[in-house]
Amino acid sequence: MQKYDHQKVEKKWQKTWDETGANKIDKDDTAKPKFYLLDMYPYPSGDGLHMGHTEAYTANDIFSRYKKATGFNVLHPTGFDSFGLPAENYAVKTGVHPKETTKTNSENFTRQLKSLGIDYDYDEMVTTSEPNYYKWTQWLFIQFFKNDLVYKKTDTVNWCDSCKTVLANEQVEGGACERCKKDVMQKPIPSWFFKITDFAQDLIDGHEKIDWPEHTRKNQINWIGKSEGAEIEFVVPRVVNDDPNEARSFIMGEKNISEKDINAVGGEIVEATKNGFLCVRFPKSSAKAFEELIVEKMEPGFWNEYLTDDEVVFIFKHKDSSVERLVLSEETDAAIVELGNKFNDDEPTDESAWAWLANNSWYAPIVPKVRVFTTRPDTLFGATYMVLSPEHELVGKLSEKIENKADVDKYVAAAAKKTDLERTVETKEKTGVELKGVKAINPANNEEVPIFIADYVLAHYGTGAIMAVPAHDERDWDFAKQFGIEIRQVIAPRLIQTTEPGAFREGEPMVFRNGVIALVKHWSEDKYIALKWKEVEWGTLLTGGIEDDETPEQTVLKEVREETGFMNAKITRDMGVVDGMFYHVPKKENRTVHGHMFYIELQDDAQEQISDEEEARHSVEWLTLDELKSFLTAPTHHHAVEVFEKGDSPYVSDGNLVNSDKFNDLDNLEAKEMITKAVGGEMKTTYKLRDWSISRQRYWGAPIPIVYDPEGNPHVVPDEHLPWLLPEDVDFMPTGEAPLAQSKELKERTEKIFGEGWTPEVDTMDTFVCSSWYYLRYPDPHNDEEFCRESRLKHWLPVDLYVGGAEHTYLHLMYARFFTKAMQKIGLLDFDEPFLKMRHQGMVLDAEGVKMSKSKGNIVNPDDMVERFGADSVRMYMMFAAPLADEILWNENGIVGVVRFLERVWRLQGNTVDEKSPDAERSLHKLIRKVGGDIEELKFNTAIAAMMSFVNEVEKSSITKEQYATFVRILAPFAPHIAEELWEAGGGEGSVHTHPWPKFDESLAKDEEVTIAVQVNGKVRGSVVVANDSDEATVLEVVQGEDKLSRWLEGEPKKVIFVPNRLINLVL
RNA sequence: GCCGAGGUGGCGGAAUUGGUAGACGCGCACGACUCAAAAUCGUGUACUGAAAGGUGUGGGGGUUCGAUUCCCCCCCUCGGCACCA
Repeated sequence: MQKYDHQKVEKKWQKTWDETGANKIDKDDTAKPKFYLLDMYPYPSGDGLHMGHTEAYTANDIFSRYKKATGFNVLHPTGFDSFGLPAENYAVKTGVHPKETTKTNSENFTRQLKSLGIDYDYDEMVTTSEPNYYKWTQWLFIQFFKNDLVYKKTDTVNWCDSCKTVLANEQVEGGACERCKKDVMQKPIPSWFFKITDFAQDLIDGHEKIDWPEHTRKNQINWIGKSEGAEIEFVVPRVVNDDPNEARSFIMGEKNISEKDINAVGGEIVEATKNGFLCVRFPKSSAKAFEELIVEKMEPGFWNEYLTDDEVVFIFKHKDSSVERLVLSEETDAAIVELGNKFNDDEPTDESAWAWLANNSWYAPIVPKVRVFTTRPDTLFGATYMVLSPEHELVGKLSEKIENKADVDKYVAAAAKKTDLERTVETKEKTGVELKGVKAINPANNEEVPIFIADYVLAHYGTGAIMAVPAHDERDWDFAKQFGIEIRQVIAPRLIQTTEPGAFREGEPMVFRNGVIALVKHWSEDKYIALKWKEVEWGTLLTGGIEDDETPEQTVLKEVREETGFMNAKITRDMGVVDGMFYHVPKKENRTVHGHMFYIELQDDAQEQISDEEEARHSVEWLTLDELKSFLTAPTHHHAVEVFEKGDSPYVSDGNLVNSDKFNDLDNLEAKEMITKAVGGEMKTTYKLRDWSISRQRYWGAPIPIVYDPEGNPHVVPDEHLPWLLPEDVDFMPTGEAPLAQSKELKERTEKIFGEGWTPEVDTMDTFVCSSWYYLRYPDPHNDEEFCRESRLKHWLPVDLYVGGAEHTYLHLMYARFFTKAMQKIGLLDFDEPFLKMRHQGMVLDAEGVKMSKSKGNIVNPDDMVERFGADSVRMYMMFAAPLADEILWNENGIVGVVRFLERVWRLQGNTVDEKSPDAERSLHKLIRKVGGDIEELKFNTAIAAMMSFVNEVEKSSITKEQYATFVRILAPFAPHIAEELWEAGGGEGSVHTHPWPKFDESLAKDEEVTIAVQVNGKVRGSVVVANDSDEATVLEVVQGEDKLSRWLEGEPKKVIFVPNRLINLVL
């Protein structure tokens, strides 16, 4: 017998497989069940295949070979994701055209893949940079265009100045470019977008019907970032101009109505502008007088009544002012329509009323408003300011009114220049500028609140504007502290006492009270007043009920004096309100107390005698904070101590509403919708996901099939001109301008086809567009008529199993799902999830667990490994070292284990016997079962361990030639070359890879005897060997007859637990 | 901070409806073969203890006849996201 020479064996069979077309697939063979197994196709880089590819492709190769052996027609294809920056950058450096680089590298990859024995049909590969592929990428773009799924807009987009191109949101990692790791800037650039946000909900919901790793699923859902809340409008009354009199006279001068007149009926001018607005506010009580004034002094005009509880706001608009219909609250809108229709001869509809107002009236209503998005409409009463993102359109529109325009402009400019990294990651310190001279009206309480711009508010999320509630939001809190803005608590934590005495009693009468809770500090020591109650086992802080005519401050000072006699107390800190629900034992009733918490410092020891009544209720003790914690009974009192220790901080959880007018005492969750409705807002769902910008100002990508007419309107390139070829007369040097703009050929081509003055789109598509649909091309990669013929599409798709790295969670995997959903919507597909089952392979790290990289010089080259150890050994070690999803530490000391194993398998062929041993036969059947089951679950490591055990065993006993041949068939998916060689040497027919997976016989796989663990009181004390499937009585008898166990078995067992073929547990 | 995955010998890892923890491999030790070495083969290898035994799956509690596995609290590591209102 020859020594095993992996190089010779592997070369021999790779050549044979190539020549015989061993991996050819008949895609129209529908007799067998189909299985579509997908690898993430590689980018053909100059570095060649890396170990991560090797692992994933090997895993799928094993799976593919196994599936074929069990009767499936398996589509297991590959190709090249060949458009992209590295080839272009290489071209910039060397002048070698990316086409050339791609060709060379692809050939190298193909050679490497073959050297690993991967079973692709190499004639059916897909290369995205070839016109016959990108023709269909362009065609799909056009279908999206025609179906309103793509649009162009100029927007601030992520710009990588190093790569000289736009990046999608998903291509930015922590504010840096995903490719080159340089900081990303925000820049306004015209760009084409795919409407991926239309599918945000579908992309979340779709996860319910696919089998994907949990973390990938969660990460995608988190990235989409759904949040439910409300949009609420804040009125921004325009304020008086620089020269208020001029403005006022403009509107009122000829109308014989003066500010004096207005003032006479108790009104005041809120706003009057040069461009035709007048806003007057007056108390409701004088509404009649005001109306008379208008009727008397003014010609017929129209106005908007902006109603609040106690006042009316009239807003007029001059007839010469251009007016737009504004989005108003339902009631206001209805009021205007009613008004409009009084003078409108047309059929009275909303639209006609508005139209009439706009066209005919001297005065029409208008109310400038800002919409904010919030998830906490329940806290609206606590909104003490609002913030616009620096990019918010209102900043420009208000600019005339802004008094500190220079500061504001400066801040806006600085924010625009900052990279995302600077704006977010580097510092969380809040910056901002108030828009002086303008105010917004909080619609809940009609209070004026200041407006700020600050870059902690993002232009792209929600409406780009927020209402800020510092008491209940950490960011707003920080900002308010910094700018000295009022922090108003509107949610009180709701604490229910559950411990006796005083545990809240369901069903007992409930009484509401306002009270104070005071933490009172000793005048010189670090101790605090604690009250020990005499009538009931209570330990409390100083408390008391607030009388109707008192403020909490008055109450608390009064209580200190009454209950303790201390005369000089000073309120040092107002710690807000907490709601406590408990049972008041002495009063025999449930109470909900709004406890206003104070921290009080005694100034000295001056003390007077307290009343006998107080004396009888409780005694006063001085405790440290720590002692208080075990002393206090009520959760609200613990809370007070906690708040004191923690210092000032926002309360962001749920509770009861306070300081919220008629909504007080409501559960905040219930109040969300009520408050939203009350102020005319609407419940709204928002997503973090943004539309996908696909324009790239680079050369090596699929040209966007768009041309512009002389007026600059975009038109799609008609199908007959596809593929819309990438021009070749282009200098690669990146300038920030698209390289295609230099192409004479492209320009001429466009004018020739479409006419003079027509110009081509010069941006290319993001390469992720190409990879978003490549799996749809594999069933029919050479088709020039369709992206894939329908019969094959229907037969093969969707993909049954997809294996690849986890790094594409937000990019490729999300985009591909979007493409599938979009194509289904258009009617090109009849399914909406491309990858039914998805698994990741782990990373391959060096022996020390460090990520491989060129700069560290620790890259392991698959070619070297294959040459030294053989493809079969490399494959097996990758699969054996760790579970597929885990990291592999590439340790050359470890690979010798599988090398030895294969050598032992090799030697075993010469040591077969003629007589079949029943033990070996049983082991073989168990092995068939085990390995098949493990492959189905992608547990290759344990499958290999089982094969090793089997070989260990039969080396000691014996194996027949026939059994050996069966074993070779089991080994074949893992080590295809050596298996083929051994199969041939054993006289096997044809290729081992064409033979079906061996069948196992359950009865032959069954052990005759089993070892049963013997436990006494749950501890293992020994084991016995009994016949398979013995019953409890039999096993018990054997156990009791076992000398070694007798020392543990004194007395009759009280209980026996018996698990057939597993264990027996005797409880004594 | 949030989301996710983990924590088992010297190392990679195995063990799931809760049922003998450490399969398989690496390494290591000893032995066989050899003049010697390599290769190969054999035996052993969680800790502790002379032994009987005891302890042991990040730490602490709980459920159970029995917990690596289920429940509660905490610690640590890795991956991802992060001013998302």
